[in-house]
Amino acid sequence: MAKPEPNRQQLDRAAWVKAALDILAGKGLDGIRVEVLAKRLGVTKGSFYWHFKDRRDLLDTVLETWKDGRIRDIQMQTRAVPGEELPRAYHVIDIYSANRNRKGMLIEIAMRDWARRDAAAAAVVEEVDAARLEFGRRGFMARGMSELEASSRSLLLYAYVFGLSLMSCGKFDADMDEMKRWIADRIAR
Amino acid sequence: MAKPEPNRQQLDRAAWVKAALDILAGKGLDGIRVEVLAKRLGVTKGSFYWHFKDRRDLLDTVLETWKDGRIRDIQMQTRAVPGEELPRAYHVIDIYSANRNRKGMLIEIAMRDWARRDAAAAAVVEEVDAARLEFGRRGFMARGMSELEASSRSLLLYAYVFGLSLMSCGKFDADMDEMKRWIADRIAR
DNA sequence: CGCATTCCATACGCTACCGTATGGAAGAAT
DNA sequence: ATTCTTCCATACGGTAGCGTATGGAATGCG
Repeated sequence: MAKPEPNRQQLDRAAWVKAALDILAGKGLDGIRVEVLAKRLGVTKGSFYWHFKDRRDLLDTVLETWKDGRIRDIQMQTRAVPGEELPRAYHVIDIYSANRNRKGMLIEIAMRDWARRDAAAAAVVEEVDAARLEFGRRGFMARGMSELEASSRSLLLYAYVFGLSLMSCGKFDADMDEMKRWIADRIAR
Repeated sequence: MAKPEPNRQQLDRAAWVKAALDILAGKGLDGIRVEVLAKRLGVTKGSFYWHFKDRRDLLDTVLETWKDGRIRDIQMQTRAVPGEELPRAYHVIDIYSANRNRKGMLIEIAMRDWARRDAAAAAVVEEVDAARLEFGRRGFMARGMSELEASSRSLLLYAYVFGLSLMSCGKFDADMDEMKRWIADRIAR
């Protein structure tokens, strides 16, 4: 065959990307170092520079990988059971605002940090945000709201969810859960 | 005199801190490099290591400086004209959510990024956030709301404001201003 | 004037990276 | 079996940054 093991190379590139995303969540963009990733994967950078042209090549791949995943997530949610818009809004808030999906949230924040210094990252984040806002907007409009109200609630929802993750909400209040419930109602109800 | 020019050293330390905050806003924590700051200030790092023990010393000073400023801001607002709580809430939203105070917002975000990897930074951010949330809470309670509602609105306000700054809200919608107004009403009204 | 203190420059060693060059092992192809 | 391709190790030169050591200029003080 022309490509007897086409998975091999792809799989290794994916391994580098996965490791890069792990580091991105923990140490941020500046933590993604070629030799650090190599050590983590148990190889040397000789391997890296076979799979990737340079560090920028890896970063671009990370960007695309992340974008594809987020867009796919939205599309899956869009296709799934319409007609239950309200529970879905709560679900979105719940997924992101709690400690669930912690790593995903860390990547979200790191991506936005990245986007502030890199045009390619900014484009990706903007695309993902636009898709999410549109998804939320449709959900609220399906409940009969005006365009302005639906767009506004959608924006409020995502801004709140991301903002909450920025606050070291360790011991703000003992009634945190009640507050989150109140807020979720205020946004979605 | 025992201290003929006590301002001189203090002023220079402040200059390093100011430069560090500038860099923090633009390049993030990892951008604060001793030799980079030195070049920016037109001196060499020989100067730096006279004023500071090491890089960590500078970072701690940056942290304290920022914290003091933010706490002072809140105290000033607290002492100023009580009884106009609603306009004040709108003012907070307006100050932070627009492009005004852009540098301040960038520092806010960088601080939170910092706080995720550093215990000292986390403590500072938590203290500042707690003070702000308490300030907001008092404002809403002064309008007769329950503790839960006041705390929740305060949290929603700050989370929204910070979250919005995370989103590259360039061209989401032409009606962005209307949406922001709708949201401000939803939070504060 | 001599002297100490303040503030900064220069020079050094050290570490962590990036990217390249080159060789080598292990399997696939013929 | 030989050769070719795939994948990785080793070695190298180069840059950026940290922290230290040391000298030197300026200024205040006696």
